[in-house]
Amino acid sequence: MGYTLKDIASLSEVSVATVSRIINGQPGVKDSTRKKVLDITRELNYLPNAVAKSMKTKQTRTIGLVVADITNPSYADIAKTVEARARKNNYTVIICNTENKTSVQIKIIDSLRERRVDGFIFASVKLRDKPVRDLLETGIPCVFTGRHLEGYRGTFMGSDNRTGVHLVVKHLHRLGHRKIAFISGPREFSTGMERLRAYLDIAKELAIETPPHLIQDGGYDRTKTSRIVSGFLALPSPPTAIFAANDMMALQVLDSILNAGLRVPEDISIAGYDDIPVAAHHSIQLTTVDGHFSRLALLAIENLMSRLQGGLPSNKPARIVLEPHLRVRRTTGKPRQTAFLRRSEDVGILDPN
Amino acid sequence: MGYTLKDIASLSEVSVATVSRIINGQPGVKDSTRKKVLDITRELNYLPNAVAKSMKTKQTRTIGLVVADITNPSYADIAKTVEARARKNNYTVIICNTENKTSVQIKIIDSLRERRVDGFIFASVKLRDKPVRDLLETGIPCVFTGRHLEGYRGTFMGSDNRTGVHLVVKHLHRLGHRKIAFISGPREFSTGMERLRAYLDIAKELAIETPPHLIQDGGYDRTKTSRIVSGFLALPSPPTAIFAANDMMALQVLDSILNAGLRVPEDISIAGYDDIPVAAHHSIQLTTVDGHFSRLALLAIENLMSRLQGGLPSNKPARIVLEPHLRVRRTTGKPRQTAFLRRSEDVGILDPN
DNA sequence: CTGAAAGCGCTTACAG
DNA sequence: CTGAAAGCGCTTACAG
Repeated sequence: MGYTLKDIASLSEVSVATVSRIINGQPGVKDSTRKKVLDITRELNYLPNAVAKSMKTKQTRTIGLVVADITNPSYADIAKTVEARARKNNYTVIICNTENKTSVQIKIIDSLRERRVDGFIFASVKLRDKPVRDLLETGIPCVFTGRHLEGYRGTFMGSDNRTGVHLVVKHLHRLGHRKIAFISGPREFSTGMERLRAYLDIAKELAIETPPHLIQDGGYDRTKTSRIVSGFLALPSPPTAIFAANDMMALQVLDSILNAGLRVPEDISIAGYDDIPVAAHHSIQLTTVDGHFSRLALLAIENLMSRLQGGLPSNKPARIVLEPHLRVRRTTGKPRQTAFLRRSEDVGILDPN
Repeated sequence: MGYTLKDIASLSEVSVATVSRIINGQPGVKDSTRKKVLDITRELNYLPNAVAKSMKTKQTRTIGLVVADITNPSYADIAKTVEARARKNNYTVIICNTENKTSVQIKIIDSLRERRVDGFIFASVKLRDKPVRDLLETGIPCVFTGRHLEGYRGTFMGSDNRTGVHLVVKHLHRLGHRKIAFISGPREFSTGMERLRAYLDIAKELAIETPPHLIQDGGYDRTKTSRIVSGFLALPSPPTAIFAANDMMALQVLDSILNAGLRVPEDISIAGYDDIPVAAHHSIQLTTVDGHFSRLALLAIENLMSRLQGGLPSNKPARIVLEPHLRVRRTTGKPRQTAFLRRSEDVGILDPN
């Protein structure tokens, strides 16, 4: 099934070398020959075999995009941006989900290297990621977006987590909150680590107390987050605001709070981080920080493309850090003055009364 | 960069043929030879060149997954399921977004065929999809999930749109609604077509009027949907319920209705179709129909895997249609008895008062 | 149990 | 302007 250069060559009565040149649009071929060959190519609906081509040229025009979980809207955004931009240069992208597990990440990297992808984009490295560091050593072009390796090794496109967290906490502080719980991400991720540190620093600066029981690791995980929220609510003196280190957790916080029969933001304020699309939905209106995922993804793929096309030297790593923006919406407000009552009845968010 | 079989062979002092057998775990090799070669393989951290292997074996262990838009949660779910299942058999998946444009779909198919993918899963074919029909002709294994080709050509895994729509309309009818607007998907998709037809049929059966101005094509598009909703609200006698043919549109309907200062479901009931994850969120609680995306995706990839592994004959097309389930949540309720007033002030959803 | 050799479908110096 | 030939890194009959 499928014709080969050889078929085209014999039908056109020229050599495969000539056909190859014509297919690849190289100059230095007589017009009449070109036309004849092209006609036959079209007639046969010839599709070159990219596998054979890769064999010779040592490039597959394929890149690997490694994310934690494509069903997370942030990663879906990245995937879309990367794929669209790559296609422009006739590159194809293989998307793999690590589920944040090193064991599956190792398999993914091996599988992608066996397939000889031309480069990698990692959206979910851990700070100390041995497999990835080893990969970097091999010299194959890699770009990290969102999260970086320890010591910012390699090329990185991210946003300033420190500033982002400060914006949120200052916003809550300005509203009057003094008891702000923080649900952090895993410390093994640069985002988790940096956002936690930034929280502790700004809290200190603003003289906000940070007792250990108000700072919990939600692991970017929804069920874990849900348990943490229950813990907060069971406290003799619960927080007046909860800041979750990403929007997926913040949405879970919102859900849990509402399910507990409390009002947002009247009883508790909630803030997230990332600004995933659904955060802006009228029924959600989550206060959060724009992490510029799509823009970063575009920068990442642009960088990779230039390196692969030889426009950029691959050896000196680039680094771009974007300024985050605070998106104040409706889940944050003034803190309640008195203790709230747990209600049995569900009460909706955004009730203005 | 990277070792080849030849390197391993000369270091182990055996032939490349023997090394190849060992790498591929074939029997009939002396244990001592096997051990020697395996040791060297590991020491060198040898990774076989899948491109060269594909060249010989005529399979790339790669499949193409064609969706309209990976940022749509339904497709992200599908992508995750397919990728995870494929990896089990050491297959890799290339995900491509068509944005429902035939022109980009053509490019995608060509690019994937050039790369010699072993099979395709299409999650977003149009009823008359010439490029896809042509592809089917070539005999390359294809599976369609969610949407099918005219005449159900090829192997299809879907859900029963007719039943799903009937469930929703009967639910609304039972609540007392007699003026139910319908925002359909594009008729060029089987889902769009079938859901529209089902709506018209069940409306007739229940003696619900279906004036043309209450039936609009939202094109599975959010801005279009938003305009349609404005149109509905401007009507002298607006509908008491709006049924959108998918959840993405339903979310937009919800957003628009709330932005207009109306309450859901007190002023207007809203229903969707698909049951995307966010539909169950406490702040959303969208009444919808479970289209079983993940289950269908799993069936699709299982089917493809068996065909590629030779377990299933590829020539006789399979067809599986799942029963949908109604998910009654909080966006549907009894119709209002009197005309509503347009309010300037936003009022939240789920306000129990 | 092992090896020599052909061949998968291309590209690319090299020669003419 | 065109062609013969080598070679990319594997697998797989075939022979021994």
